[in-house]
Amino acid sequence: MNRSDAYSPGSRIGVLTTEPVGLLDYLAPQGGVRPGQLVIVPLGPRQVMGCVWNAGEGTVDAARLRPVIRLVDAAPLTPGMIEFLTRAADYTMTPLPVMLRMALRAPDLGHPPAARRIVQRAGPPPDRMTEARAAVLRVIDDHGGAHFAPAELARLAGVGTSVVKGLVAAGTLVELQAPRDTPFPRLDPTRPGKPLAPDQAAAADALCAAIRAGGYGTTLLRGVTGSGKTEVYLEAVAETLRQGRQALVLLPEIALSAEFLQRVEARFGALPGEWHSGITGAERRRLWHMAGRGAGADSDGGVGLVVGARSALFLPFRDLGLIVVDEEHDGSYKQDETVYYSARDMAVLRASIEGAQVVLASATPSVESWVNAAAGKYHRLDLRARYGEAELPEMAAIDLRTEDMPSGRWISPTLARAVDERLARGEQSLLFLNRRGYAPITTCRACGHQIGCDDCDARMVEHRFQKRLVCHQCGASRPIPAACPACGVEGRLAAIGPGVERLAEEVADRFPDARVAVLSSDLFQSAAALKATIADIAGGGADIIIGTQLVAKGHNFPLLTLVGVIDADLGLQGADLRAAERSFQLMRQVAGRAGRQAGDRPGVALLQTHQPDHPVIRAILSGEDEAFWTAEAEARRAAQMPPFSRLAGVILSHPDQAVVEAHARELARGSQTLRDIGAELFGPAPAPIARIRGRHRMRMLIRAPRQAPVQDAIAAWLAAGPKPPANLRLSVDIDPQSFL
DNA sequence: AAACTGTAGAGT
DNA sequence: CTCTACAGTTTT
Repeated sequence: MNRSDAYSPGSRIGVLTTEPVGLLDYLAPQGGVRPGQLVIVPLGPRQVMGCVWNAGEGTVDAARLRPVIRLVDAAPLTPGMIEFLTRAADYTMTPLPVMLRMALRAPDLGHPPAARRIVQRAGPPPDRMTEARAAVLRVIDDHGGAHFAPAELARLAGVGTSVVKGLVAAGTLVELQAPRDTPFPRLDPTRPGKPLAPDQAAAADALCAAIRAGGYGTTLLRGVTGSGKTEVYLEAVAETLRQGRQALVLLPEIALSAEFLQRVEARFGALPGEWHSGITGAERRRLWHMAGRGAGADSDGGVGLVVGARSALFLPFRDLGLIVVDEEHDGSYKQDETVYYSARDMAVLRASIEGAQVVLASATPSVESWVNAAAGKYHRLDLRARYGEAELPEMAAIDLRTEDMPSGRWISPTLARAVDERLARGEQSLLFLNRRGYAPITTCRACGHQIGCDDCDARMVEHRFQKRLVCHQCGASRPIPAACPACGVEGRLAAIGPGVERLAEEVADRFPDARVAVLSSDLFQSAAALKATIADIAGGGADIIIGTQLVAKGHNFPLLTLVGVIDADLGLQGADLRAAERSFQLMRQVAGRAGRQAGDRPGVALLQTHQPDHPVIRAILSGEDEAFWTAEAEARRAAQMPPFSRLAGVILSHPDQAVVEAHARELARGSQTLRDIGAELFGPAPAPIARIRGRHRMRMLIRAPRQAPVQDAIAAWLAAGPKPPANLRLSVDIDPQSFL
């Protein structure tokens, strides 16, 4: 950006604030200001942060404009970042100020860091050398010429601070203001990577060539578990760093970043920047600032590689050249927070603006990405051979209809025998059950009542470790009652169905000598505790691992040779069109945990099921993935469902059921703008969970042709609709993950 | 979002 | 007349 783009002092500028009011006009400060600069502006009696956006609307009388208070000490948002925020806001129908707020969420952004004073060696030894002065210089030499806080240096040398001051006055040392937010260590992209198998090398070459060529492109990097996807995209990261650009790797499950960070350090000799909810405020702030400084090819470098959760997409990178979305199919990439967005889609959007490459890495891609690759919109690279000597597990179904299963027991005799064999050989077994807690249903044997959440339309799940009933919808919990809340009869409450905690009980009973570990997200206080446990298990600290889907996501357990899926039917039923896809992905990923190690004995995955002939179960067992995706894509096309059409979900909620229903019906009546673009409106109907936290929820679904301007039509439809009653909340979810 | 303004009703 | 609760308005 050149000087002529700057707004001169006192001129009118439009500032996008993070407040709902959004764009407001101010006067440019002394010294002028450039677009993208973050500023503090007055808003009524308050001071708020904003970003210099444009030359101002001009509707407010110039005499009323107030000047910008001061500039924020941070790199201005790049034109690319501004375009990204604007288009992401449009696409997701999120107010622009909310989008900006998301991009600026780093602690203490508005306040300049309390700069540290430091001293370092600057000139020749002083004319008058004393014992104390020599001691100070010796400390600096002993630390390889590092810089110190003056007080720290004096303490280490065993002298008073006046000695340090004297050396500064003599010109031997110089006192500097050191920023608190320091650059990340440079990753060395010239170090050799691991040797690559031929198909890995070919894939890495293709990605590196695309990065060297510059410009946007998306590649679906498909490879079965253990095929070495990570090594391949680390080569792409290396090429990006060699080009002097920044790289971002998104991981769905932050607990698995520990292993990944180690691999980065082994490959590049230093750790990358880390961005997720478990990062401390100071580190967050530092990474946010360094992202804006670039990859560090020049002297004042920032950060070259960031590893993070999906929100890292909104970091203010100065020159982003590569975005890797690992496990691209993962549902957590479209998590319902305040803003609904798909990290995969936003990665593609951001890359297309920045002229960057996207790598979508998965063993089991989403149907959307598979179709995009088949249509030639994405490049596709396949890794077929497994890396090293590891082999795919043998897979088989256990037909529960023919097994002897006493009530209250979930491990079939066949599976139990397989576990016994592993115990005898000193190998690990994993029992997979995608249900947290002890039992999903608590019912009264006297009256048949099932205990539900007071505020939600959901059952309370017993968590016996915590001795509480927990609502998995809103998180509410209460002690397990002795008497039935409906009929008051005591001692007749019974747990129905299994959760991982109950499975652990059965395992303790059936395999009394085995060491058992339960991996469930609610049993860990912190990501660090989970990491520690996983490391312990990987090192052989348990014989039997019981886990929820937490274990499906890429953790390596080298001693694991058996995976038992307790209920392969879970998730197959239900009207959700994505059920088959999700179930297939989960089973595939879990099965892949077995047999990753080099060795002569292949791992085994056993799926307990009541319907061994179900198409999804058969697809998993046969290993014919392409046939599965082809069939799924065809089914979607036949049903005119995404990606062959576009969906948008509208959820309305209100404490009073009659109010939501009335408003939803009113809205539905005026849906002509939707029909004008060829869209259909379904509903309103009670939302899948009709009541959450005491709010009644109604849902409508809009299905539109693929190219139709859905967002505009929805905006027009809502604007023309009746005035929303007080306390009504309305949210629009473009491309919802679950479209029940 | 947060601070401010106006109004109705309750209490003196 | 004062105090308070709350709805509605303004913020550049």
